[in-house]
Amino acid sequence: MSIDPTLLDDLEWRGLVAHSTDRDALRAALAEGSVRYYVGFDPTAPSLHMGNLLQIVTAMRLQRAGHTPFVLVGGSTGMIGDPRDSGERTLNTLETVAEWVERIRRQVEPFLSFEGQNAATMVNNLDWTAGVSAIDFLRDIGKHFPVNRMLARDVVRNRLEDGISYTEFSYILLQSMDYLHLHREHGVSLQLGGSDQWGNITGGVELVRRADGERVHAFVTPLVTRADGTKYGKTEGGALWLDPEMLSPYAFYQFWLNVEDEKVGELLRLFTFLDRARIEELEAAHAEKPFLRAGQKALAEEMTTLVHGADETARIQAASAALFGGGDMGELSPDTLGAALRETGVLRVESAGGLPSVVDLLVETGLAKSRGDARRTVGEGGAYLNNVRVEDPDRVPGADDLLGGTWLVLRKGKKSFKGVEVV
RNA sequence: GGCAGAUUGCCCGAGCGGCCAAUGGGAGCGGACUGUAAAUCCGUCGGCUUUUGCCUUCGAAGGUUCGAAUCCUUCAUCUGCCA
Repeated sequence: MSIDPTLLDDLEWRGLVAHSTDRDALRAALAEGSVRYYVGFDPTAPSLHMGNLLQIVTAMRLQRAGHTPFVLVGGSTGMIGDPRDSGERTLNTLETVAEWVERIRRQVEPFLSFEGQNAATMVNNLDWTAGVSAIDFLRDIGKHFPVNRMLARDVVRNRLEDGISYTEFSYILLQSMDYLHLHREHGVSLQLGGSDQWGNITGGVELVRRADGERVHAFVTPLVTRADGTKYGKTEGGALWLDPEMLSPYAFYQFWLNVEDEKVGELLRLFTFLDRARIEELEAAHAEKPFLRAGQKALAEEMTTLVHGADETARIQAASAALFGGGDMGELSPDTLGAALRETGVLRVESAGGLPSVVDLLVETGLAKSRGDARRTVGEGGAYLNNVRVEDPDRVPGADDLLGGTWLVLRKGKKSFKGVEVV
């Protein structure tokens, strides 16, 4: 496989390199041949999310440019947990970690190629840490870590006031040991990650230098934030999960479609595989007619296709067009409507014995979290049945409300839809 | 081990015997304006009812009192100071 010499320029243009070890050295290494690189994911949840996705697409770019990926799933590091500002983590049980390791491994696999000259390799750091004795660990790894330097790290310093356990304090040693191991066993010489990992990653770079006298490379992608600087990736109730069980593909698509104008160009560059010309074209179109949201549409389509596939994306686009078309719901064919609603989630109710009231339906579909909340929503004018505002919370839909004889379209606010299928 | 202080709703933080479901800010939710954007403004923001009603909440368990988030006891956790 030939090496793409423009890789680093492209990464930098996209804004994917927030920090790196010596750029000239990195550039030289990437030009020389297929670099073996690694990116790690800790099983801190049953699914990866938007932040991890940035590492995934970056890893994909490197592989497409001819370099050789090693994907590390943190079977051991996930048992420890890296320190974060919000405070000490609660340790997950070993069974939980093991299960999440497996789920994440399966989740990452489709994004990389495991065939060809630069085939990807999946590794689990539990394989080389489980058997290390405490004495060996302290002598071989710990000796290379000056505590004064460890204390100076931002995460640690921020935690000194509130307290940090020795467990989390030691996390950097484990992750650094991974780099050393992969370097020794597989010739890995580049690590990438998120910018919050920079400290842990440089720890590994230094360990390789101190232990083996070898120079290895690293770079990290930026932290993606909203236009106002706050954390991204939060949708209703949770993170932007990649697992369709945890976040429906429809909601995933809607997230990207609703990205702020100011962030569209940045996100297109960071996350999509669209080329520079195409992205600049979209940015120009967006600048001229922002209300058409050409950038958001492209972004949502690219990301949803990447994560959930082209077929699912097409269905979601059709559903979005139907639901947000603003027209009379009765104009839609029952098939189209049913297909659209199935993307948003459907509640099936029996018609025998009469239908539930609008308040009950709001609760049962999950649009409202309690009956009080549902009543409040109706009172605030935020409840709609078949795109018509509902005034009376106790209103009970009748037979003539059923679209195509079976469907009710329940909406809360501007963009939360649920279908009700009456059988 | 001793002394002192802390623990409040999703988060941060007031309250320090009744007027407390509990001030304020943030997040969330709804409305208006728009473009299924941002900003702004308004409303809302424990549960059940739908109302000048009831229930469950202020680290946990007991107690004092007509009445406690507010006082007392014990326990747990955290922080600081002294050993």
